[in-house]
Amino acid sequence: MVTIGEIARAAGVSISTVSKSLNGYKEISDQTRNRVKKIAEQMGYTPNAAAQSLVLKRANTIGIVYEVESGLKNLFFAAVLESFRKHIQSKGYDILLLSNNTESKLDYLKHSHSKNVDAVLVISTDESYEAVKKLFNSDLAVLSLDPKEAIHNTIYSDSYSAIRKSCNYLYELGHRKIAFINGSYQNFIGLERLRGYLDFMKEKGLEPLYLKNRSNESYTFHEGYQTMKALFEAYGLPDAVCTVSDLMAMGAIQFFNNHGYHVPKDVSIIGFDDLDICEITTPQLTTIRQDYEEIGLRASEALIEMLDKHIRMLEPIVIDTKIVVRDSCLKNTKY
Amino acid sequence: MVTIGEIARAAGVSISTVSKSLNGYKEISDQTRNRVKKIAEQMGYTPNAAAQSLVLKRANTIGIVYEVESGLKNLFFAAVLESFRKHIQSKGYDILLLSNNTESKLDYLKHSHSKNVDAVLVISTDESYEAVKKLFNSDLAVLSLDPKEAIHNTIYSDSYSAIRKSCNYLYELGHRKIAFINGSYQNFIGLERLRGYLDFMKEKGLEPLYLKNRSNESYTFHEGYQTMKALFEAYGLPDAVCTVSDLMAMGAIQFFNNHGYHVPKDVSIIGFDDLDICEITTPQLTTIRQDYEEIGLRASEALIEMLDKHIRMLEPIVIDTKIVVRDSCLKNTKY
DNA sequence: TTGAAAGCGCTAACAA
DNA sequence: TTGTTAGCGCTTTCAA
Repeated sequence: MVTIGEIARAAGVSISTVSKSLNGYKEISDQTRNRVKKIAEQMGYTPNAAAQSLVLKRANTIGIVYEVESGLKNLFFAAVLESFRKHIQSKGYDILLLSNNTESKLDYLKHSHSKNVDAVLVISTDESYEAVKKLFNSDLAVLSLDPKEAIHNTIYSDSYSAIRKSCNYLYELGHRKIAFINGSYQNFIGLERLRGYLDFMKEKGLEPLYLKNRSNESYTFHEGYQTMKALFEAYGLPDAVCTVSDLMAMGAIQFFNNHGYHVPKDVSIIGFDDLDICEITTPQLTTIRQDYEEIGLRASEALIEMLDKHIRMLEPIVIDTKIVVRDSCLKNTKY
Repeated sequence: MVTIGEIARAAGVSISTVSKSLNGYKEISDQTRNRVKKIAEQMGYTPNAAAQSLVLKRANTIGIVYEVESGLKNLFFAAVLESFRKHIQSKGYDILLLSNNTESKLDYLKHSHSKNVDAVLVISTDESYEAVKKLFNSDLAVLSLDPKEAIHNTIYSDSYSAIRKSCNYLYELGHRKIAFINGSYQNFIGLERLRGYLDFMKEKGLEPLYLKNRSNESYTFHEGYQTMKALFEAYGLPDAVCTVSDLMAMGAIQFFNNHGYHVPKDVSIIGFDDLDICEITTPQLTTIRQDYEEIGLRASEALIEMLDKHIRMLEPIVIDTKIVVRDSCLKNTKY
């Protein structure tokens, strides 16, 4: 590793002149600056991030926190994170994975401070919500993707309208017995989705078919299967099922397959997320698309804005969704 | 952020005594060390990683490099990375995502040096293989998951035997017309899988049904679909299809669905990877399981060993696979 | 326009 | 057993 000291010697100038040249200070003459820059280039100089970080008190690094069990294997998070990474890195920031399942080390704030992390993207929170709260109450720039409450510094898809869109699509296909596979009753997004469903059903004068007492926390295939089973036992065969995740929708489809019903002929099912795998199942899944690319982009912009403008409070950022029609919903011909 | 200087003042000792106490030097008396530790604890001390990194010339950080288009969305990488992260973090290392699509910044080595990264896990390499080669030729501890050549410092599933296992399973079910959906002809793993197939078919005196001139680089659903199409056009309906990825297997299934054939009744298909989604498709996919957990664990152990023992050269680490039987293969009743 | 020097927080060699 | 101090590579204030 070549240092600015060696460049200084090679160029016959002082260390501070090199530093200023490299950092584009205008007080250095063009001639000197260009010469220094060229020499640095030739010598293959790369700044020592630790040294910079030590004096500047920032590391141009964004921390990522997630606590969902599946971790990186969660397709929704992976999609958002991939977009976020692309955009934030193009602005010169690196990404540090902060999550740790290690016993005592659940203190994200300490970890972030220790590593001089500038900002943190909280992808999902579970048990240790306290540790995340400490992040929010700190001096760090923080943004959360999956808030437990509708607080500031959050970014998410407009779930309420999304579910209404979803239900309305089924409604317009002629379905009336529309069951709902719910998500979490413990966090904001999950409750928003429920609210969307209940409001829609009420407005149309339809009876809501859902499970009041079953909160689903992981949005998995298995949860979808079990919830569909319970719904079926409670209400019989619906015309259509509105769900809060693609995997849950696929679980529901599996349930119907196993019980002699055909999707979409006997029952229509709509997902939520638009994961890549929607196209590889049979039937291909009609679903609500979350705009991962946009979420990642806006998250990166928001964090950078907070950093640049030294603000720490941000209104919630709400991203629009759209319906993606594939093969899992059909016109109702029963009535 | 409290510093060791403040602790020193609070404890009435010198800075170096604090440093040595905190780092467990035995030359400090138990009494002093414990007192210092307790005070540090009370004051909420966390070491400044940048300062440590600057003097120690390492950052307890492992860099991750990947260049595959899908990035984190690649289910295989996500699974390995999640396991790797878990294990490496339990040893006190952090993970820094080094990949960048930014124009000039493809120099992983410089980036690693700049960030004082101790070791690098190369998850996949594409175009910029040169940049990766520079990593291998550097002083860093490097391990690659998806080597282009069978070189040192690599870790991968035993693909040759895996495919033989796979073919043999189909063979023992009575299938003889066994087609092969190949992967890359440009890298080691892909060629190993082909070799496994060809050797097996030769030993059994069967005609290999595969595409000599079609190298598949991305192992996607779409590639699987297209390859199956070409195979079908070249050889007609096979008894069974051996594939090199679950997604390709699903692409093949889709192809058969679209052309009026039923999997597994008309044709058996076996995947490779054992992604989570194998269980959510219909039929559930019989496949070869790559032991992600083990790969991540062994990768972390290998890297740490290289760091601790100051070695940089490691024999290839080969991980065993096993077959996971689900519903996509059936006994052949044709003959 | 350039340079000298202090200092960021820490480790470790050396001195006491 | 503890303390003093140099120095890691860099930025930035202040002086020249």
